[in-house]
Amino acid sequence: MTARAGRTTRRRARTRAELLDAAFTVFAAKGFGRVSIEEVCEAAGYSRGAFYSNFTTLDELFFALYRQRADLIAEQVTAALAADGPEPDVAAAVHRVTEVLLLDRDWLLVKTDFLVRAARAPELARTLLEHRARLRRAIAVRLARAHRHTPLPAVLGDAEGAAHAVVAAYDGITVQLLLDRDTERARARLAGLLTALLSDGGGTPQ
Amino acid sequence: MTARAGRTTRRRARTRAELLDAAFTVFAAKGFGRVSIEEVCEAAGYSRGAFYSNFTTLDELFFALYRQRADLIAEQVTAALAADGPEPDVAAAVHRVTEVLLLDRDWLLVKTDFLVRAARAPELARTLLEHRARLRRAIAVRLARAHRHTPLPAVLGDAEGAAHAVVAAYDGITVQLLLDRDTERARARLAGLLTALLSDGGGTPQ
DNA sequence: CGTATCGGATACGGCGGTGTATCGGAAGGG
DNA sequence: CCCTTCCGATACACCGCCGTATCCGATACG
Repeated sequence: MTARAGRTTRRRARTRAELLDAAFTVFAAKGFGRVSIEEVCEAAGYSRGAFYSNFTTLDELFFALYRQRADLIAEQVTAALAADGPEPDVAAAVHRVTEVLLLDRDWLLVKTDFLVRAARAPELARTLLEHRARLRRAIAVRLARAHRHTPLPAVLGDAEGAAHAVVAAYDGITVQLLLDRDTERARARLAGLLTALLSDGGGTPQ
Repeated sequence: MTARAGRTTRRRARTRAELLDAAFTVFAAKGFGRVSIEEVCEAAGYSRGAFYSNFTTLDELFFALYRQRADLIAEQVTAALAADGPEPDVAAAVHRVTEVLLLDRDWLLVKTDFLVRAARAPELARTLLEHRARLRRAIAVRLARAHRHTPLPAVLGDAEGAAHAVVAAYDGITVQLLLDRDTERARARLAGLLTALLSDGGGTPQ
């Protein structure tokens, strides 16, 4: 299965990557539920033999794809957060992060497909929940730092609770964005939501 | 197609309804993408002939199913909102509404499936957006009434904007709920979110 | 109560996708 | 430079499901 101890790696790794890339495109375009192994192979320019040599099932490929892209996004978010110094400009940080999180519609689509699958597969759900927990912790740390002296709204609980709220806001905004495809509005709404949530009332819009 | 002017209705209506009910169960259990026409028919206790006599495609059935259940839920929400008089107890209203909106996991699953499809089908997206707009307007009216004297946070804009925020909160909470299946937490978090959003922070603004 | 129409069951041909077994060419090691 | 190992292409058998055409029992209406 995954226990490959052989020696050749160059060619194999390449085709595997190309299969994953093609899968990303095809999945985003048609949705996981409507994609066949053949389609992925054709899009990648390989035959089904290549697929079965690298994966055992379409689910497995989908999972691998999700991990790959999720890690990629996580890196980009981290980078975006680290871009300004320890002195945090919240508005700017939100702007840069949404740049990563809301701009790639294809990723939103694939991510949602994955959510739908995970909602019915406890295995996947666990993995996804861990991913989300890690992300949430990062946000919580960040929040705690930014609000060291201006405390968060009490209703949200501690920093972890506030992070939960931030993630929920992001998820909620995503849903509307998937339907109306208006990225700019989504960003504005997300910014508004976060401000309303974290700045403890009215605060300062722009 | 839908232009049926014939005379017999009793039997037909019954089987149609049973097909829809069975479809709901099957879709919720396996996800739309993994369900065949045959499965639905088998679950309903009919043969494929019955299906093709009532629908032309699985998509059509899915759409009909969505409309049916969405309208049902809408009614229930309306009822829950109307349950208390014009003097609004917000907390109680939220409680009753979440009862309807968060407790039926099967419906959440089917709804999310529909979202995923709508995200790739502009036709469906339009319909779904209209549904959501109607819901939002109802919320906005309600919000305007409840906050006649204690204004909403300015960042959210007018009542319509605040309603957008409420829907986003609901959608966001739903995502987490789909994964961790913890309804009580979801309700608590939603309540917290809504309070944080609408009650204009713990303290008075400025 | 008869009868015309309707609705769902059954039967059939066909297609698309799956998974496997086999083969020939590529890639790395000695 | 050979040659062993590996990887992906090709060929094949198979199955599930689809959509249609046909038929018989049910149902409303006079």
